[in-house]
Amino acid sequence: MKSLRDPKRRPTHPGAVLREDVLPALGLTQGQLATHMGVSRLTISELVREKRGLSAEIAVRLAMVLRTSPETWLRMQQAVDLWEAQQDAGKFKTVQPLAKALLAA
Amino acid sequence: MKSLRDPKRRPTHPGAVLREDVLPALGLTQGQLATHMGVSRLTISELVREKRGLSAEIAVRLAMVLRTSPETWLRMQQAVDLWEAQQDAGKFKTVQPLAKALLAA
DNA sequence: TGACAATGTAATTTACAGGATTACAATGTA
DNA sequence: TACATTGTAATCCTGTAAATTACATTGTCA
Repeated sequence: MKSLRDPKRRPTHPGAVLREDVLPALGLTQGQLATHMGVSRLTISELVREKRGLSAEIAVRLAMVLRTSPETWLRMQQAVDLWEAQQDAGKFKTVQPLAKALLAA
Repeated sequence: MKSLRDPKRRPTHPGAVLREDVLPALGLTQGQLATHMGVSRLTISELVREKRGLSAEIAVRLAMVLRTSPETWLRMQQAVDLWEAQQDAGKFKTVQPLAKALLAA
């Protein structure tokens, strides 16, 4: 079975947390949250459907509304971004790791 | 005086670390690093001059070359992004924090 | 001094992403 | 049935990463 920490597992998208935890717990609709945050309903909809990433600006607005830290949201997004980039690591054939001798210096 | 942890202080840009620490310590030119990473010299130049952010892909490539963790680089960039977004927080007049009563639930 | 390497810088192009707005379909519920 | 919510598509605007090319600047070294 796959652990939640399995490195092969795609990290949880912050939109999933909004969809499955935050909105239900607060009894808010996407539109209501959007209004509070001062963004369009589409922005929340696409976020919740994981069609886009969670930007730094959205992290700050979310944090203001929910009285949480923006770092929490950004960290989740960073994990996704990093995972995505590492999936493409196959394309990085051109990358030449430096000799250990150099790095030791 | 300003502490390095002063919240008003702009976080260190990852390009500054490349410029002031990594490149000198390894005795590498921007062009050499670019070649190892498989990116253009301009990409490194603008990064070092802090004219652009450090993307997730660059973080992975850097980590491969330097045998470090990509998280280190991404975390620095995230700090800058967050700081920038918070500087703009004045524009977020439209943001309505949720009532504590709601959040307590 | 002259040649070369490294770097800064500008211009251009391509590609992609976030965000707003508008409109319409689908769905669920009072 | 009427209404609210959400999904979805299309369009537009803006910003940014990255490549490429070209040229100017600077510093070092023979």
